Amino acid sequence: MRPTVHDVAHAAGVSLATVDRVINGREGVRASTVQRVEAVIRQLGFVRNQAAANLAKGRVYRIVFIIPEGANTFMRRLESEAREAGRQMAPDGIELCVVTAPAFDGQALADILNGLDPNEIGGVALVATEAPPVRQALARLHSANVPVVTLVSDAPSFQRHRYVGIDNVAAGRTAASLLGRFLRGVSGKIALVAGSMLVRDHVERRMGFDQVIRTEYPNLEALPVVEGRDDRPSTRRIVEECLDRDPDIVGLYNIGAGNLGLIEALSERPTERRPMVVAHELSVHTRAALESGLFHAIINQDAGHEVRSAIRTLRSLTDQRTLIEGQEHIRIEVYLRDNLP
Amino acid sequence: MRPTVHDVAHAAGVSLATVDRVINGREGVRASTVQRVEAVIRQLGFVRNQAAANLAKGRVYRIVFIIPEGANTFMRRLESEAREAGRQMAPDGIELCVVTAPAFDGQALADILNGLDPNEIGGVALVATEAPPVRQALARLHSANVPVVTLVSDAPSFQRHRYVGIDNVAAGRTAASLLGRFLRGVSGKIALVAGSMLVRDHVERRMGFDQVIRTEYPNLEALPVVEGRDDRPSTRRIVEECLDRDPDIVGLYNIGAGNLGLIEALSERPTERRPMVVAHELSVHTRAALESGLFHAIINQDAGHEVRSAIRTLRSLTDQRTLIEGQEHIRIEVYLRDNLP
DNA sequence: CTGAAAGCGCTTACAG
DNA sequence: CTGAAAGCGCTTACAG
Repeated sequence: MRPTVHDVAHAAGVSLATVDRVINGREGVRASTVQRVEAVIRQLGFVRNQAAANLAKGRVYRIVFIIPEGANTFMRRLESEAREAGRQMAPDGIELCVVTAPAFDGQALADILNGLDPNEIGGVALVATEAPPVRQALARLHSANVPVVTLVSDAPSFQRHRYVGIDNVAAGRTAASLLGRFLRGVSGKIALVAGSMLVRDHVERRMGFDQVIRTEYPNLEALPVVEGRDDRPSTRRIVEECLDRDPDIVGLYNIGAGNLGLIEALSERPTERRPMVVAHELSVHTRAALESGLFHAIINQDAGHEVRSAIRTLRSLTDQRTLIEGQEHIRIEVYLRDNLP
Repeated sequence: MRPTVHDVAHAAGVSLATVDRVINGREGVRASTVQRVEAVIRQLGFVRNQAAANLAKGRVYRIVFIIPEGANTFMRRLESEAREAGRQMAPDGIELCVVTAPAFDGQALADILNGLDPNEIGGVALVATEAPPVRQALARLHSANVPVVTLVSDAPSFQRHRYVGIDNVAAGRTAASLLGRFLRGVSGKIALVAGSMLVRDHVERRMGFDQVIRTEYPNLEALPVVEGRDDRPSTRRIVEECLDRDPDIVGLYNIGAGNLGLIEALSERPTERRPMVVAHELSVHTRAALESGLFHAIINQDAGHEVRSAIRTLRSLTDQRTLIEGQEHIRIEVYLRDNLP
């Protein structure tokens, strides 16, 4: 059997309460006692039983997820994954509360954050909007010692404990390398479609993309970004305009959402006049586009993984549980038709 | 506060013991009582506190990992990830026991399996060797109700509860699509290097690779597999021979291990005479090869993920915990220089 | 600075 | 078929 606090207390000649104080690094124990207890812990190889600790603390760990509203497939996926994780985590005393906030609305997001009672919650995960009211709301939570992680889209200058998501510059570079390689020996232009160049992730992806195309693929020229506002009809329209205007387009990188509009625009063109396409996020639609040959690669981030990583990260900031770094790294996943999950 | 067994017992007018019997589906409760208790559980929204249950059961959940010995980088990675996970899981009452077995030695593996006492262990994860003694050993564990998962390399016809690893046919297809795309407009041959065609994963990858090259890339011809026994000097030698013999080689797919030998063989050739290379498994060496342009893509499976997935899967077979399927899917990861973790 | 005792929410013999 | 009581390994007021 594994040694328990009783064994440690007995061997060190102290009470349970003192062992508890030492284990949890609480104040009010003479230094010599601390050392004695710690020696015994090492000697016996004591490891705290987390189940018992949680039980005794009788704490339910409440985590709030705040996710943007709207038709964005990825955000809806994130939301359903959060609810699913909430169900799975319930037996472990973790209570997830998932709320949605108007997209791109800093004030609305800040209002939600300001409505949270720091004593009631153990952590917050949010898709950040980089706006001043959000900065202030996060500062308040920070000073109340509420752990916060940003999800998917970071706000590096705001107070948060960690960013859980992909490196978007690297994602853009990856898109460029794929298109560059797939267009070996071909000269022409590449169309770039984004939702809005006001959003950090889109800007960062664009940056990474340009870095690689400019320095490594002189045969290709990236056109200025056209913005489709991440919605279906406008994306469709701007892609059509773009392809009609410029017959030299041999590749297309969709930096943001709006894949449905893109698929519609591409479908109506004759096969031989379709560009090589790299887009983001796996969904039923992009998967079908990949399988039919309309898209050539998808760059994806795993929404379920992000949710679970956020939960583990937040919990580790309250429990003294250590994380396995490798488990928390969010991969830039590359999918071809052949390695679809 | 969440309802507890006490609340359920009170509301249903039964004792704690009866509630416990119903929750855990144990025998010996009148059907009408079961229904009454279940109704209350639903009504109150009772969810069992897993921490308390584990504590009361006082059970440490012992899992045995059996991993092949030898210099194979991936297997060593798997071993260290298992030990790391063991450390992280200890507070949750999971005790990992990691042992190594001579590689490709069915009898040795079977001996280890036969030495396990079914009453002492909660589950087994092993890299399977498809040999008759292993089949028998797994049958014995199966009839003793010990959950077993195969790791990395499956033995589909043996008794195991699940395979935790990638789909190797799909991995081979992915390699083919990458090389096919990267070699657009180029005609020539592709060298295939494996460890041994007696191992299931290598055979399956080869099969997937051929499927795609034959049907979609008439400009490319896959040469017969040469076997490098997954070691450095022989892989180096056969790659050198192969490239010297055939100046038409424009691509190379390393199906197995032995990447160090491959890197040596490639390094000594002039840049313009090097083929496009796709290989398996990320390591310090393959990462460097990718960064320097010697390799063009790496297909990887995440050893840490596999280990943790095996643990969750085994535990779910004992606890009645349900898995999130998406979390247990092992991805066929594609890395270019730009999306390295 | 230290300790005795109660309690967290389950499960487990044991008794009936 | 059902229940009363003890116990799992921690933590928490409270007393000293």
